[in-house]
Amino acid sequence: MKLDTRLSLVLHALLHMAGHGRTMTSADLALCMDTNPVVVRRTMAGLRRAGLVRSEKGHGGGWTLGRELAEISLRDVYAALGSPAVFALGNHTESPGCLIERAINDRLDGALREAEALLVARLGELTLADIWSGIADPFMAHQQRRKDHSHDQ
Amino acid sequence: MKLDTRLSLVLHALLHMAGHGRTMTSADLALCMDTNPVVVRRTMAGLRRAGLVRSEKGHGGGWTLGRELAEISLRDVYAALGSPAVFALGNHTESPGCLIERAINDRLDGALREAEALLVARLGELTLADIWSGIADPFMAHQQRRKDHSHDQ
DNA sequence: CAGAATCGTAACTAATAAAGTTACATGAAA
DNA sequence: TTTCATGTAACTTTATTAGTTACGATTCTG
Repeated sequence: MKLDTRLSLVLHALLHMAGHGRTMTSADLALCMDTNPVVVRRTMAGLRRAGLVRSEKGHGGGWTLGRELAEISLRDVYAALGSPAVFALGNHTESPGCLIERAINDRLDGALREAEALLVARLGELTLADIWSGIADPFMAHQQRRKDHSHDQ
Repeated sequence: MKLDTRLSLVLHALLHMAGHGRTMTSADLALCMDTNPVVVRRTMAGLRRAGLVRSEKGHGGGWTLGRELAEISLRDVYAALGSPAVFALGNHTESPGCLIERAINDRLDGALREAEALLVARLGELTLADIWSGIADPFMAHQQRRKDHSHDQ
């Protein structure tokens, strides 16, 4: 089944924005993420509505972070996307008349809800700053060199 | 995203088989489950290979349980289906060169693996007998009446 | 003010996988 | 030998994200 990769996509965007340090356009981000600027804008729309990022139109416009990395949990980002369905597994009939099917739905739903609760809790424990701090030193050095160079110009 | 309802479907089939007590054809099951006999056969194929059910061709053939309800956990059934993907959420790029994306994948994968492990563990704790015993008394009585009536004939 | 850069969004296409359907070969019983 | 079943291939349908095209609205620059 085809996966929903929007959470992965916007997390990638947010951390590239943090690494870049300045406004990035949808086209910049699309290049980093090997996708299309419209996909970036469409997917980031929820984050803008939630205040996690800001966007500016017009010449010199683009995307900036709306909060510190440490103040954005993965759960915040997931919620800003509209809390999309976590599971690919589901019930064959959602409100069945059959008592057998209802009993099955109840049990499966129970197990799925537990797993979803654990997942969302874990996402709530992780901030963008946690991920950022885990990124390997070589990359940090690379980013730093890029910043230094751009400041020279 | 469209859901994979095969687990729900075959659990429903197994418990109807248990309730019915005798061989049921794919057409019988398809009626119970409001689907197509070919969908039943296709989906049950994995359960046959795993020994959870048996099938007989030809006149008087059909499906029978291969084990006691108490000896079949939901995890067994899930595994017999080929352990289909649990999550609708996934990584945008599975093996990215970008260090940021790798860090994101690592974190997301970790959280998803934990949630999946919990789900599979819960499925392992539940047997078909557990679900069967939870089905409301009115239905049990209904099934019993049907059995008695068919024995009278 | 003209023009370029940029987002916002609608509308369409592509890709994917389960579900549903049709068709037919195989096998078993009456 | 006919009928009733399963087994399976192949095709259609459906739903959803991803990708693309197009264009309007906005904002900076010269």
